[in-house]
Amino acid sequence: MSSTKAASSSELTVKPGESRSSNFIRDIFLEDLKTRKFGDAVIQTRFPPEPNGYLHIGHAKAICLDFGLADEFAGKTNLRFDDTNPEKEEQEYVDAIKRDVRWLGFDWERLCYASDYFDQLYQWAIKLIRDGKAYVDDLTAEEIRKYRGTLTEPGKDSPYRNRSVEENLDLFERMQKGEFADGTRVLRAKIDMASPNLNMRDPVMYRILRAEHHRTGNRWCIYPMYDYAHGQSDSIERVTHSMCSLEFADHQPIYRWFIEQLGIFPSQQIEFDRLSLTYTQMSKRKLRLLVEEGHVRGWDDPRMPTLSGMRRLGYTPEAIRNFVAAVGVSRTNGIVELAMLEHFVREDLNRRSPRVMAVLRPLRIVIDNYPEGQVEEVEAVNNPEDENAGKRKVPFSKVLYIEQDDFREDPPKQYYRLSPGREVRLRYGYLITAKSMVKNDRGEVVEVHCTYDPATRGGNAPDGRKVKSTIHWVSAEHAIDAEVRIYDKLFTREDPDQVEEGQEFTANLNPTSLEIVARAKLEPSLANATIGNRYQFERLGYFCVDPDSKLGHPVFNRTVALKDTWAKVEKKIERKGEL
RNA sequence: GUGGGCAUAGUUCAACUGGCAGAACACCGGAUUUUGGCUCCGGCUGUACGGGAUCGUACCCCGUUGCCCACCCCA
Repeated sequence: MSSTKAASSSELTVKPGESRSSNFIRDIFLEDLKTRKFGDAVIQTRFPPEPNGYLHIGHAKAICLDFGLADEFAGKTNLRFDDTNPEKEEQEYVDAIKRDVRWLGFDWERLCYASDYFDQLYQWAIKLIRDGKAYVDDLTAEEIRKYRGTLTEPGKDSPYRNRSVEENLDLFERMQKGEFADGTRVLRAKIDMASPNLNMRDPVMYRILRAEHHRTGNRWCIYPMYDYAHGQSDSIERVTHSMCSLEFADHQPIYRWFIEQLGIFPSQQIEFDRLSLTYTQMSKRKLRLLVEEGHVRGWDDPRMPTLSGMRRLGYTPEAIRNFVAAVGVSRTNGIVELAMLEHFVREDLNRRSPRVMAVLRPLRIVIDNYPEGQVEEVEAVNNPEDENAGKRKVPFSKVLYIEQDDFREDPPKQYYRLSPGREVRLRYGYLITAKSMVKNDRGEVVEVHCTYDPATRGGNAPDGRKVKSTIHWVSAEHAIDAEVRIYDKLFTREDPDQVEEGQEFTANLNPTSLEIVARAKLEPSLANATIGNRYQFERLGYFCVDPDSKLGHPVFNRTVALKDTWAKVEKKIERKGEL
């Protein structure tokens, strides 16, 4: 597979395992393969989430890299749960993560858990103690912190640093047996308390922690730390290239140190930049807080940047993969514009979504010269992007609904839609002209009376006259009601964490991130819509059927709006008006 | 202040490793259009700064500046 293949229109979608532009990780793979760094071994990677929350769009980048890049080189990828901290981890998250990885379009070679290696890790710890490279420390957490020194001052040796091998062996065994209280002792690697890299100042390898582990139950009361577990887990799985995010770069020396001391398979750590998106919060801790404090309805709330949230919103795995491929990978800390993600969502949805007419905010239209009681079936194209999608019939009658936005009593200059005296086209229907209005007590237009030109059935005038606008509609008597949830950005600021002194990031929550339209009017063909179905509501956006839908009460989510040139023009007009 | 990482259009990435700085998104303009969608065409702005070596540098050398990460018994 060419590493620099350009995107052609027939290959818009990035398959799992395909990538678009060159990147530094691929270069490393190429080089390592060329120099046979790992001998005959194929590329082996792993995606190593901690099961303490749901996967989000940031993880999608890691997944596409771990699985995609390996695929590209005919390599293999394991899904490994980094479950070394039982206090935070749960089976629920394990299940959700597996579901989300599969949904994104990937499958793992092996399903692994760091906890699978607890015995091996324990044996290796004993070896390190025997070799004089690890010791049991009785210092408290507080004391360890003090002894560690600071960024500028070297640390001090713990008074327990030079215990005998025998004593360490004995103490560590007793730690494991549960003879000591939580937090009273740790096992540390004996490296260098003066290292300029704080991670090398005798990192803690094991802590005593009595917590039920979601897999090993109460078998253990000591648990390995990330730094001791991760590299060895990679090595056990013979991972050749272990990709992780940039903040672990400072951990690479420990990663290598353990592997070297143990003399085991030399997995190689490669760091890359995390994905950041404007207007979105990617911190797991803060996402959890949004769920727990009820700012959203759950991890799969369509406003969440989680994969389950995006799935429910209507994003497709293809769109996400294409997006990730387009974003690329580097070692720079940047922030990708949300607009880019939305572009790839629209691009994918445009190709696959059947078009349908739906009116969100209905305005009643009465066609005065249309025969009372008459119903015609007009023919509508299902998807102009896909000839095979075919056509459908849509009922047309005397009383219709159009979008409130599509009528203006007093239209601004560049407004082409319906207004008194103006003729527009009802899509696939007739040309109509607005004649008069009915207003309510508040002076709002509640009904518009029009006339239609019977010669324009289908939307074309025999005399060739043109109209500037085509608007969508539904027949009032045939329309079905639906709840439509209009989602918008969860945060009002590009950087949700940018807050005034004393404020929380929740201060930037968008108060109108969810707007519920209780009784939208849909064309009757939507009666068959089932959960998960996606549509383009013509001129409005892409929508999908939410799992909350009940028989007779369909619920649609707006996945993303269509680009709205008119909205821009209108804004410009307003700005001019202010001047 | 210490160590590490990074710096190329508004944004995210490319640039065959020293040979005319490109793409996508965004933005602006136009064409087309029975979706103010899609598509098509065009435009826009750039190698952080200062030196040096070289016929020639985004790429090499020296220096400066800026940003990110690290001082959990979290991962």
